[in-house]
Amino acid sequence: MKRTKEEAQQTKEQLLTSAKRLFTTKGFSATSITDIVQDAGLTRGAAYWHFKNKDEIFIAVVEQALNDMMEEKERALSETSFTPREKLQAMLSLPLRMSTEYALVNGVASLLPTYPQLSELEKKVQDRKNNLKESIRLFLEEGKRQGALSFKEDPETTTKMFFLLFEGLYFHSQEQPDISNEDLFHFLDIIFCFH
Amino acid sequence: MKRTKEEAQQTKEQLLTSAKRLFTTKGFSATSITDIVQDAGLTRGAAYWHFKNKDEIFIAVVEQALNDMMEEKERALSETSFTPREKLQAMLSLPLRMSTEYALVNGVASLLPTYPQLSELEKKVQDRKNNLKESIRLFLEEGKRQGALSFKEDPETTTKMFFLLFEGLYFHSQEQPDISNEDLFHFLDIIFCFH
Amino acid sequence: MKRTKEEAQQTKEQLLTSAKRLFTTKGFSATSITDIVQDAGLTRGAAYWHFKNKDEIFIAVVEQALNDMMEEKERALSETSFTPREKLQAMLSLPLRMSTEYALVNGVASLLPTYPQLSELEKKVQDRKNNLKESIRLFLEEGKRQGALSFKEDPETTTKMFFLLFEGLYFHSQEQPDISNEDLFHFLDIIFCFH
Amino acid sequence: MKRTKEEAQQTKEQLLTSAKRLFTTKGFSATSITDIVQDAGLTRGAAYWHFKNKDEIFIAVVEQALNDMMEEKERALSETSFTPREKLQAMLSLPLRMSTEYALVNGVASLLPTYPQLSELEKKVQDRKNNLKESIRLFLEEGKRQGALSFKEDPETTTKMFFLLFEGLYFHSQEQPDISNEDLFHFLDIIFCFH
DNA sequence: GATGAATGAGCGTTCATTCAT
DNA sequence: AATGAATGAACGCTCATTCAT
Repeated sequence: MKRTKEEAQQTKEQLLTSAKRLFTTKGFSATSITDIVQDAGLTRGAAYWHFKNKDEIFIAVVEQALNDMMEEKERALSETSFTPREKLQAMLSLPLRMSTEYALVNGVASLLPTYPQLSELEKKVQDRKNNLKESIRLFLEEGKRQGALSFKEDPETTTKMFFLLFEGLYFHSQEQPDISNEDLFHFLDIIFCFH
Repeated sequence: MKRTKEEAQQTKEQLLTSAKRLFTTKGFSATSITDIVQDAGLTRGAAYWHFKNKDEIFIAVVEQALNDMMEEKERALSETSFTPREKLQAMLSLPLRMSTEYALVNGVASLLPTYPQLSELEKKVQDRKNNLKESIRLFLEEGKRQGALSFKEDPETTTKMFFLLFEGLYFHSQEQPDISNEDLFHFLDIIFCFH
Repeated sequence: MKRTKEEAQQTKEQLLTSAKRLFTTKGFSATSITDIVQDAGLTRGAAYWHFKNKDEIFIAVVEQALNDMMEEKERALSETSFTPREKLQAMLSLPLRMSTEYALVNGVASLLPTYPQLSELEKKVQDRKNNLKESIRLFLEEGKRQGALSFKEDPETTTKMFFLLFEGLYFHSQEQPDISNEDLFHFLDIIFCFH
Repeated sequence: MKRTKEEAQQTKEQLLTSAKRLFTTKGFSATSITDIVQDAGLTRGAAYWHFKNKDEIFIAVVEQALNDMMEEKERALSETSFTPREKLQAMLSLPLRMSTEYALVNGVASLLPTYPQLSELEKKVQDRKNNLKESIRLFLEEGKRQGALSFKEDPETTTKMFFLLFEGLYFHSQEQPDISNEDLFHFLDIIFCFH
């Protein structure tokens, strides 16, 4: 039995780690509480001490992934030493660097509408997607205004294009994608003109 | 009770229709046989008369979707009255026109490795993806050799880019995507030069 | 489809043959109608044409076995060319010669009381056992009166002993028993004195 | 709800008691988990907490019966105050004293080969039978060498005869057998000569 | 005389959840 | 803070049975 606060925190994190891996690879309803606690070397009771129910575990896992993804995006866009081109490159490589998180969120996003009790989570996932899109749009407009980059279409449309590419990369998140970083960056250069 | 052969066939198709919708919206393991037969207005026994088990229902549903997707692709590429530009446009609009099928196959593809009994189906999904990629590559090479279209990168790389766009479109297949056909086709024109 | 009477009769016998083997080796409730008809190369419908339900198939199979056992016993006891010793020997070798029938009846007899719908069959099995015992008793008394055989105990007790041996042989009916006919007959000679 | 360890142990034993009775009277496949837990006044979940599956319940029940039978045999043969005649008598009365256990093991033994997953249990039943036979043979040889008993046939054959009688008694284990101890013991005296 | 389609009850099992300890 | 025992609902599946054809 774990008694101190740190040990309890550690238990909780073990649960989240196992839950994240299993939810990612097997999906929500194919992953049982027993699967999770066995993977973490704990008992069902421990899970119910730290979380109200299975939904809460899932929500915690997905929210953590969403936050991690958000943070990484912010870091890429606010890195002052980066040129605009490098910033876009950093964005495009996000799904590759955080493949687990992207796999989890995407694998689950399309099924969320069928779980009414997870509707709040669904909204958060949507928010994050919109936030990502908005960040890109702002970045592009700012870049254009400052004369740092140009593109053939208006910012709105180009944002969508970039986002489309972005989502295409999601699919490879489970396995190593069949595309190199160089290829991707070349592609960026076709769409955008960096000055 | 349905007794004649046609009625039996109709029963089977009702099952497949309900199964397709439920597997698409809820996923494999969250969809129960009871869900399917209730949706179809039948009994569990009927499902087990027409299919060996749940796996077989799922396999039948996915294979049908794969075949429909394949057929549509072939039709787009072999339409003789189309220019190369129109052929690529027809390809890009596939995920939008067949959103249900794409949603089903993609929603499920990433979880397939965890169901050993569905490994054959997994292989078929992979085959179909490779077949799609190969079709595009051949089309591009042929187009280049005949001088009908050109592109800045080599065919191999351009194929991957096009495929990436394609996969990006998958994600929107559940809901209406936030992108218009015109936008998409403009994008095509940026990547390729049609003569 | 079988049309003539003989073909129908043949179908019925195929069902009984398969049913007998399966009920013997797997028991009543572990044998399904499907098992039987598949073994016989027929369909469930055929079984329900010839028999009202599963119970009736079982009853038919057991009654046939009971009749065959009874007949063989009568033949052994009424064979005029046999000496009393040979008659007892023929009796003792019955379970060995009709191992299938004995296995079926014994394997099932002990469980019959728990199937209320088979109570009539249970009575028949009991009757047959009592009939066997009574036949032996009569035979022994007759033999004693005619001075053809004698034994150390009274006929009643000796009958029971003989019957006990007899039942002991039942157990081997599935596999070849670990005892030779010579051994058995020696044993008979110890219990009885033949003149 | 039972919570303490002793209460849990009690629950398990209630399950085993009910299972033993039902498996004995109805057989393996005609006894459902629901039958067992209802008889024990519990729920299906409780059964699955204490046992992995139905097979494991059955195995536990039969192994317990086998052990009890073995113990009783050892006790009869190792009782130093018994004369050889009394030891054989004690052996012969085993199936009568432990009728439930014998009914269970015998009722089930003949069907075991058809349950592949119970092959280990089958082996144990066979081992126990062989062990019983071997114990008797050793006992007879020792008795003969020490001059405490003699018999008309060689030890091997006499062992088989005794065992045959023994198995004959099995059949009566469900109902009170139609034979008295005195009759049996007389019979023993006919086969063996005690000094 | 026999088939094929369908039903519905029940089975073995899993699983989210509860709660006394 | 965590465990162990138990519940009850639901799941995938089998099976005896029915019945139109």
